[in-house]
Amino acid sequence: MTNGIVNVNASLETQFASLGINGTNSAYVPPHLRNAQRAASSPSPTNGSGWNDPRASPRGGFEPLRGSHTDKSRGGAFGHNAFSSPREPVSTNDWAGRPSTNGWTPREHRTDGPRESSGLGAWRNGAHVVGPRNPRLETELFGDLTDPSKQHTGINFEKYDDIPVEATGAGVPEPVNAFANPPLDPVLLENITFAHYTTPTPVQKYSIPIVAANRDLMACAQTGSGKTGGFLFPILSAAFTSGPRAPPAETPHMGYSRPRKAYPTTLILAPTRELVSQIHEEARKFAYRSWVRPAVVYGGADINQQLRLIDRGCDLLSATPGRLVDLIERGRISLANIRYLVLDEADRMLDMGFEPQIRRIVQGEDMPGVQDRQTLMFSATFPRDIQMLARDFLKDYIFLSVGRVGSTSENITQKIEYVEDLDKRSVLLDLLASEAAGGLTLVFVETKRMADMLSEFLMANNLPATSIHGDRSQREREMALQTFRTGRTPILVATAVAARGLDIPNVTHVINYDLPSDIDDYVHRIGRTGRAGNTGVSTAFFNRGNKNIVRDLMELLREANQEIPQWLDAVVHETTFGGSFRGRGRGGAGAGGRGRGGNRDYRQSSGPHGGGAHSAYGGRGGSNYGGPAYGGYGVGGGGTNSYGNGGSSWW
DNA sequence: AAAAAAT
Repeated sequence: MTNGIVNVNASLETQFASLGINGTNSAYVPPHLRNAQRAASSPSPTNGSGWNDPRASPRGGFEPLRGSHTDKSRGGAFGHNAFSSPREPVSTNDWAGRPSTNGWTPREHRTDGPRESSGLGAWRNGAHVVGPRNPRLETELFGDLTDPSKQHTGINFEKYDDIPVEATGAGVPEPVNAFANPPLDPVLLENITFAHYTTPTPVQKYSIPIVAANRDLMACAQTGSGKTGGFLFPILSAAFTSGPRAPPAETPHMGYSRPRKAYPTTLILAPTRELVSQIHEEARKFAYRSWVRPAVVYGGADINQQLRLIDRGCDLLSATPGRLVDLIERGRISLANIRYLVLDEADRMLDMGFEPQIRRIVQGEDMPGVQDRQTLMFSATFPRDIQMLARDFLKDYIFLSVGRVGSTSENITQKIEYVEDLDKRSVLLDLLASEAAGGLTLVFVETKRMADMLSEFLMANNLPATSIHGDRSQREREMALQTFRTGRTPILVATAVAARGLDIPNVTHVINYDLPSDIDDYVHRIGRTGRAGNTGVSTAFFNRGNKNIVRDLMELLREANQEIPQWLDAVVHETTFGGSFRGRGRGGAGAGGRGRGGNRDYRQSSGPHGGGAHSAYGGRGGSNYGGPAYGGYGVGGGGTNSYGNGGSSWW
């Protein structure tokens, strides 16, 4: 047992605190505000008027920001913004005929404490006025080298050069090889430098010029490939350079009760609250000192607080679908001004039944049509339903296929242990006892119930554990994530909610206490470790209940040059020749099959769009990874040969 | 089969 007893106690306290047991409940603070509140007087970057109306700026809504001295001399952290300055009430109506904001002072503007630079930029007289630097905000956004929980994991760039990328479609632009101007805006480049990013990842090399060329994009890429930057960089860059777009004229409306409506120009949809929150944090980084105000909305958190933040600026909005629909219904958000639409983890969103809401948001509200916006879709896989979505949401898109990250990189050592269900607990205890101190261990289970039971079991055994799953309150979820990140509870028991997308530094061990039945889930889960060039270990408990994943798992282990236990070979053999043949329903995918629909540009085989394939990967042609051509996914849509249940098999 | 997500 290498974890000190002190640590254990601290974590138990935390655990109780998160359950509200010791009565120290404080007001709910959403994750994107925590740091801001901790640094009591540091203004949130979503402060400021942020309303992206160019008409407002020339009227004096913004003051130029040339440097911190200028800013300070203007009198206060928000002196640049006459709109919101308590000292300079403005009587003019702001845009869209809203009642004057005269006298209205947002709370944070009153409590700003010491005067310092806001870190907020503005758009004024057709030019981007870069905000002054704010050291405190910089530490918050870009990390403090002494605090590992705040450091961005960064990306293991060397490894990334090995990842094959293929871009297909008409007129694929040349990939870029560096963060440079052009095509990226200098302000963005500065933020990229602050974030210690040095080289674009393969996704970014392609997505940056593609988006800069105003093209739509369908990218098959998994989390960890740098795709968040892949869409944020080019979108923010274009925003910085071209400035805000005037929101559509609204019918003037008298009366004071009329709520403000936000007109974001970029909308990013993602499946889970934590993921949306994480994207927002990235957006805050890269929007630093610019005129762009990122905002975030998701369920489970106080809607009024989110509304207040939206009021202070909502140019780039990250959202989960449900809460967004809610806000649209309340008339607080309009999509009429959308220029960029991003669907992240699109396959996941469909899995989770979001399709009706997504279609409503994209097609049933006031969002500009497919020709009048730029749409980027990201998905780990490209099954039929995603192809349909792509067909409906994208125009003449470029298809980008990025190889697996988690599995192909060999910095994750994957172990498979044969453990019967009844033995799992004790094996887990042994495993945790032999854990090196300092690292974080993520334990995946299949059910919420199991997550609760297991974390309680671990705590009962004096292990600093907590859990995250969809039946816990949002507050508890965020608390769990926070105590995990900071190492106060270095063991996190999680359901699928944490499998994808979450970027948690210092996860040294991923344990698949229960194996998922889907190999892509497995890849995502183990991908929580071995990031940032660190090595990671993953251990999976396998028993006869996991036969459904065994073939794909074998294939994956081989692909990643991992040791394969002999007994596993035997299981594969048994399931292949012993039991009933498991039809794979994938058009005869052989070794090399990518499962789950693969990630090929299906248009190539039959569509009229075909264009030259572009491969970033010298040695290999396009066909070396990705699924085989799968017959059932034709463009015409006649075949119902979807993957998954072709074979009716449960052993 | 389970999980996730608006209240």
